Amino acid sequence: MPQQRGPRSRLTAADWAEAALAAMRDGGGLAAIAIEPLATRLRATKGSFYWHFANRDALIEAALRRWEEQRLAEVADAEAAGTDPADRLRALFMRLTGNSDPTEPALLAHAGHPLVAPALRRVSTHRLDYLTGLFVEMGVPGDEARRRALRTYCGFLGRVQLAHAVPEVMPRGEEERLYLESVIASLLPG
Amino acid sequence: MPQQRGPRSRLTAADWAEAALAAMRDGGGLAAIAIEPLATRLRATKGSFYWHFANRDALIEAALRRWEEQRLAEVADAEAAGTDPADRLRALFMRLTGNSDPTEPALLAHAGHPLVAPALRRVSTHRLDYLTGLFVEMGVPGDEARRRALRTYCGFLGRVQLAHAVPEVMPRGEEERLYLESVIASLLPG
DNA sequence: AATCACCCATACGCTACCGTACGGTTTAAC
DNA sequence: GTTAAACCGTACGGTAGCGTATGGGTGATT
Repeated sequence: MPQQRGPRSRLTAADWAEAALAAMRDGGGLAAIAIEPLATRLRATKGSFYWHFANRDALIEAALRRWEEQRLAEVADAEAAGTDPADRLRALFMRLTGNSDPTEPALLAHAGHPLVAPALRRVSTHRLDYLTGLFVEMGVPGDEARRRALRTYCGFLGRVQLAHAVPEVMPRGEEERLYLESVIASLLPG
Repeated sequence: MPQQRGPRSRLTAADWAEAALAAMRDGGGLAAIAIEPLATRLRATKGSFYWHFANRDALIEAALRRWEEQRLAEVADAEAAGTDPADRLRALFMRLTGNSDPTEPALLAHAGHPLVAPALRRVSTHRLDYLTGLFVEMGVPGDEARRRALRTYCGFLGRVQLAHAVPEVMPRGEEERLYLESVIASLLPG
């Protein structure tokens, strides 16, 4: 039977990891990382998978590593959005709450999972540290900066969750702009 | 074979629904609502379950109804915590963020589920409406009260998520008190 | 004490998925 | 062209859970 696949007829481990991440984005959370459905999606079979990975956990690990790198890059991206700390705060706010990717809510629900927990911890602390630094740059003293970073990050997380769970209560259009301004204003010093 | 069960030797639909909720609390999310494991836990068999329920979805529905009622009662409970709106705000804050029940994060991760979505929507809007009313009581005008309620509730949700995912970053002891005060202060008018 | 509705256990088939065994095919190197 | 490694397909066994069929037990009612 001839190969009937895309440009590259052979798959790499990265292809599988990316497909696993895509499956999580399409819903179902960790349970969406299932080898046989993924194989179908990739027009391949388990024979391919078990060549590149030892088992399902190894795939989850690879997908989470990929996810973590993307989240760290997201922060670095927001960092390059300007010199004014307030601008960079807005930029990070938009990056984190602007998408409707259900992956992060799904991972948060599996915070107890031995493979998920470390990834979640590293991403969260990285964001918190960056936010803390932002407030320090604004002249806020260290302890208060940390508190403010926590408040900010909880606001981010909650916004993502609420937009994901009950999108119809989120403000739209002009009201959304007003709301965002009130959020930012409640965080900035002064 | 003689019956070897607790005080009541027969189970009710409510027993199954409660066991389903307990299973979610113990982790695993919706997937933890599985008939055969629950039957083992209840020292019964599927024969009992399929007498009381048509199928697994019916059990999920019953468990979610139960969960929803508990969450509404939670708000009513906080409402009775005092006459000062600020006190009631603190009370609700404590009720919602003080427990470490992973059920709500788990449900948020399944916001797309046809049975979960309506329950989540009703609970969220109920809390938001109550918060809005609190701020109105404090003298905040309607539009601003709604914005403030959204900010407040996102803060609640985010705090629950963060405490669940990376508990070690949450402040403890005296620092926790300082943090909570700064949160409340950022929400109250004036 | 007989009846009947209620409640439950046992046994079965079915589906989805994990992991393994093994043979076949493709690719690059020589 | 031959060879070896890389890669993949097919077939299989195993497990977990859903749902059904069916018979048996139990308790209230008469």
